[in-house]
Amino acid sequence: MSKDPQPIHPRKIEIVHAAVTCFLERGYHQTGVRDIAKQAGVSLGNLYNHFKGKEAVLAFIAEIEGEELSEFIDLLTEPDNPQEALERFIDDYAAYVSRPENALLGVEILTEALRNPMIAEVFGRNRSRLIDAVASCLREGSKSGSFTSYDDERAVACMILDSMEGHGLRSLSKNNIGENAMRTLHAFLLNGLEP
Amino acid sequence: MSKDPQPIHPRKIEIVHAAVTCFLERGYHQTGVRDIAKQAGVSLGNLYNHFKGKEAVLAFIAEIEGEELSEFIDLLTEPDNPQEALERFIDDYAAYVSRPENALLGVEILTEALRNPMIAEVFGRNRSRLIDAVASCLREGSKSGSFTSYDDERAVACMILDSMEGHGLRSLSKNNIGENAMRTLHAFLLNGLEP
Amino acid sequence: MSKDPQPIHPRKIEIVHAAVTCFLERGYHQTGVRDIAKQAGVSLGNLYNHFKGKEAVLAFIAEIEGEELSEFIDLLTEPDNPQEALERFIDDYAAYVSRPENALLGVEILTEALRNPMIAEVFGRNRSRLIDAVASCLREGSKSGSFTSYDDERAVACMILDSMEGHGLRSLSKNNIGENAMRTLHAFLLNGLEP
Amino acid sequence: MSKDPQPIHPRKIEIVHAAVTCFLERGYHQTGVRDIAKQAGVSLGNLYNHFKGKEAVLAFIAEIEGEELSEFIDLLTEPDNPQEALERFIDDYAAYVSRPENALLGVEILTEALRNPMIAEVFGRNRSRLIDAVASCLREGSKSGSFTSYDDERAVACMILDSMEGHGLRSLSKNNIGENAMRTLHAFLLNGLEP
DNA sequence: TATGAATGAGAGTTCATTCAT
DNA sequence: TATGAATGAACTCTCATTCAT
Repeated sequence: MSKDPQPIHPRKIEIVHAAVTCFLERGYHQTGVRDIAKQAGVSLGNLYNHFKGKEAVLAFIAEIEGEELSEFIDLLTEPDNPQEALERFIDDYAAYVSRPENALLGVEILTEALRNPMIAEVFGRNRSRLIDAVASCLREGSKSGSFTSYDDERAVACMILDSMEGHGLRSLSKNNIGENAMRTLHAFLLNGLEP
Repeated sequence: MSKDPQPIHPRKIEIVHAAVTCFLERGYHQTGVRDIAKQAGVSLGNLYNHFKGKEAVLAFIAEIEGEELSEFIDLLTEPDNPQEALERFIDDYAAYVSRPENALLGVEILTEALRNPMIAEVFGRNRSRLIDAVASCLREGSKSGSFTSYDDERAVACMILDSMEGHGLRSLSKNNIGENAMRTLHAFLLNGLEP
Repeated sequence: MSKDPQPIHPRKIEIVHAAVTCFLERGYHQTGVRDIAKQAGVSLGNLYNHFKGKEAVLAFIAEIEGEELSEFIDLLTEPDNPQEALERFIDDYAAYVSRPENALLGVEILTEALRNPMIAEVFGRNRSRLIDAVASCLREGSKSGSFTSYDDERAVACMILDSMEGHGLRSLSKNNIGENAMRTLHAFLLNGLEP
Repeated sequence: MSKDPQPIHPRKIEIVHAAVTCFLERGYHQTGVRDIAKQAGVSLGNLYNHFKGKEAVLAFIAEIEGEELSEFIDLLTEPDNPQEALERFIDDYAAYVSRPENALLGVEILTEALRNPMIAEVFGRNRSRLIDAVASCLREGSKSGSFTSYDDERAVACMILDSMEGHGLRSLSKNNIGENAMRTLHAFLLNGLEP
């Protein structure tokens, strides 16, 4: 429930930053622990003083990513105007997942979560929080008549997230989609929610 | 346009099957070339007689996956009834991506394509074909008045694919979504396309 | 004593040429049997129909190199004028070992002969023939008063050969020696032999 | 000019010794990195903590061989009596190259230098130093009237080195040359230099 | 003769992690 | 906390050679 009560050693943060840099550049599996240590300017042995192992570093990153979701979740929770809140969320989250580091790290964590329980645990927790927040906003909106009512709001929430994250991922490759793709996406989603 | 004129050596197919099995079980990077050879019942050296290397195996798998898309593309191309075609596609493609092997392999190939040019080339080609087919179907539908018209049909197409594939991926994890999630998805998409 | 009575299969010659090309380019150990077969445009299996193995190819090359020495040996054997013959030999052999293919192959065979008995046998036999020829010429020359007499003509012969071959080897690298180095060498050798 | 300021890890030296032993026994290409590690009593992974790779080990050996040349170079540099210095050098260097380990390693390094730039660099540097020293001694000697003057002292220097090293190489094989060959060589060289 | 699939040992190198200092 | 030497299994890939066709 409570966040880390004890302050985080600055070295640990440096290591995480280095790891993020490496994972973005080469990917999780292609990155060696040595690479991270070198990038962080830390000895190999000392890295293991701060993290139990390589996957603990990724788990920590996933944890941090989870914290970054809080602002989105706040936006969606108990909104005065669900439609306005959702539109704002779509714009903000689109901007978030369009930053390459977020898109890349996100897919890296997702794929690792598919087989690595330690990562799956953190990833699943974060994911649930976000889906719940969007779903609850949809429910609020449908109650107040702003949105069509759907049986399974979580499914719709997932779809919204998937499509935005998919967009973010696509913006990484050269076969880029038109600039106003996001606008179209936004319009489509609202259109689908219109009562 | 033309497929490989020379027949594919049966051993090559066995190796691919073995590789798929391994990649599904452990993931691409966690699978060793030895694992594939052993699974295929083939000597390590002989594997290299059939494939230039590990990534060539994955590229070949991606190629095969691409061929499997053809039936979907046929479905969407020059349809008599665009709406019917799209609905049919949504159902069929949903079933396709809900099979774990397709969902898992798909994300494996996608993530590898992010950094591996050889994989990116095959993956990008396949992806484009599918997006184009969906987008062209949307365009036909909007011309005939079945669908709302969108500026950027490819963006909508991507969204449709992303949301279905995201669903397929989610169905892998235990935190499963409700069974009728797919139905909700279907409804939402059609709702968004309704003129 | 007798040369190959049976004619050599033309394919065998092609393989040898290919092998020479490869050995020059990459060196004996860095060249694979596959490389040779590919270079020769011959199947891997068929190469083994013509040669017992990789080292048999090198041995055959060494044999051929040995045959090329015959003209030099003829030059030196029972000469009318030993001094003239030796000078002619020095010029001709200098030209021979200055051709990169001869210099490179020579050192390749020499080093392999250090540890490979099969190669050592061929190489040693060739070497002896040449040393003997030069030594006998020196002996003739000293008898007729053209040359100083040395206790050990074979040692002098070796020295003459070594210095010329060393020169050939050096001409391979960029740190090239002056163009008239060979002339200096020639002068020095004759000076050392002058009675 | 300055040697490694940081001390060399003793393990590194052990590895080099082991590598020398292996290279002498089997040759550079026939020796595996595992062989070196085993011979050194070091784990395979740890060898790579001390050397970037196999060729780095050979380069290091070449470097050490280069350092051993310093005493010869000192002998030849600014000598009070060039002739005496050269004669002393010929004797000492003959003894040096007649030790099997020096002869074998020398030719191993030479042949590797033919195609491996990393080795070529070290080898070429060492070689130049020695040639320059001999050539400068010859030049001094010719100025003081002890030696005949030659246009290209470096060419003569090369010849002297080649013939001695060739002698060393030959002393490895069973087809041994007479014991007093070296004496003959010495006499010949001085004879050729006599004014 | 000719083919190229098949073999499996072995190549050089990197891996995540531990441990003595 | 901090270091980097040490480990040995695992990595991808190549090797010379054989064999069924």
